[in-house]
Amino acid sequence: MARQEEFNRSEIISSAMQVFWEKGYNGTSIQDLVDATGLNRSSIYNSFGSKQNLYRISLDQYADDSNKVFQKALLRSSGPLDAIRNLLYSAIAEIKKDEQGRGCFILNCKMELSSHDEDLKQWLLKNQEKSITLFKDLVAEGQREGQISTANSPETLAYSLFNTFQGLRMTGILTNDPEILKEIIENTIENIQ
Amino acid sequence: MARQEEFNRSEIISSAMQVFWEKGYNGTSIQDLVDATGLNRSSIYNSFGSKQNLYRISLDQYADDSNKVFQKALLRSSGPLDAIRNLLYSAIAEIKKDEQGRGCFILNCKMELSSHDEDLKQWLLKNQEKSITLFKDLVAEGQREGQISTANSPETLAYSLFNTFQGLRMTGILTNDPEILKEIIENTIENIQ
DNA sequence: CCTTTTTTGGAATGATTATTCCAATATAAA
DNA sequence: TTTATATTGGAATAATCATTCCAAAAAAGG
Repeated sequence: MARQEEFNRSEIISSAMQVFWEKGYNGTSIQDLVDATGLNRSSIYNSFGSKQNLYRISLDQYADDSNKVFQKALLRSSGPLDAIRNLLYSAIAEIKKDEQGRGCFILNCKMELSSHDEDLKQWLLKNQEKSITLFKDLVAEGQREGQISTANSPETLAYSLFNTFQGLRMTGILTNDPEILKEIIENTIENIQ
Repeated sequence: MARQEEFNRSEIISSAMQVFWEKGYNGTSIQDLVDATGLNRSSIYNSFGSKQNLYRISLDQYADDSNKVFQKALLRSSGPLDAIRNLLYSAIAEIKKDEQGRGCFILNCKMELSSHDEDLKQWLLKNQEKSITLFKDLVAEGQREGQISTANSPETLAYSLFNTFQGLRMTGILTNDPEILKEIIENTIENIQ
């Protein structure tokens, strides 16, 4: 039968993701992807179809990686309020790792492409809804347990938390001082109690 | 003496700004700028030097326009707390106007170019510092007047407000429902009182 | 009107863009 | 080892990229 792919697919996607993340979709050329992955031009097209498709696959992998980070944050939490705190703190950890100041790949995609690519827009909307639902469920549980104030609806607080989270990823691009970011988070946590 | 420019300079910059804002720096070609401005290729280079320079000039004009919006918001305010509310609400107004979902040009610039262009990074830092200082001064005055809680320092609250503001511009790209955005703002205002 | 200076129009530049093609190579099963 | 299929390398494609060049046109002051 046929010859097998010689490369590790997820490693290649990871390399491509780094480039797209750093340079954006329009700032990335196929040559950049050839250089970063070590793959031949033909192999990229043969295995991934197009630049657009490889971008989309890279975005999926980034989202998967992010979800793993969030899941870990949830696992080490002692309750819903602590879970919300840990989720926000996981953003600081990501910002610390991001020495170049590339920001969040998903937010970068939102800014660059959501108004031009309807499929990506729908993907981003679904991704956003998942995050908000996660916050909403945590808030609702925290309210039931009496940890979180019931002055506002779970939905309102969920949107506020989501808004703060996105803000952190933006603020973290030029403000890498973790102390300032921590104060923003602690202030947010105080406000929902 | 010499012949004069035939076009209205700020109108041309405005047209260029719209294109850069919509498509980003890397997504915009000189041909796009020729089409949008109606200027000849030579005239663009003759009058603005380079694509990079025209982008920077467009960004300056966007910042000026934004500052005018903020100044208007401040002028119609009855005090520091109301001023903060009006500043945040001015974001909703901008989001409403932005039917295409292009977001904020300055934030787009931050995501696309701050890690690649040191000059732009410094420009963005200065712009950010101005915003934070504005919030800080308003908070400090609000605390003096007793409108704003002194549980947190003016700096912490300023960063939190700035963070919320940036978050709103991000959230507003896919969430154009003003009611949700209003709730985020009202929640923020409650929290600093 | 003539001179000086600048802006124009439009073609030309050479580099880079995404994508395709094809022959050569590699591999797994028969 | 032969056969069948897939992956490669590298050149070729045609379009588009940012920028430059130059001659023609325009305008303001003398």
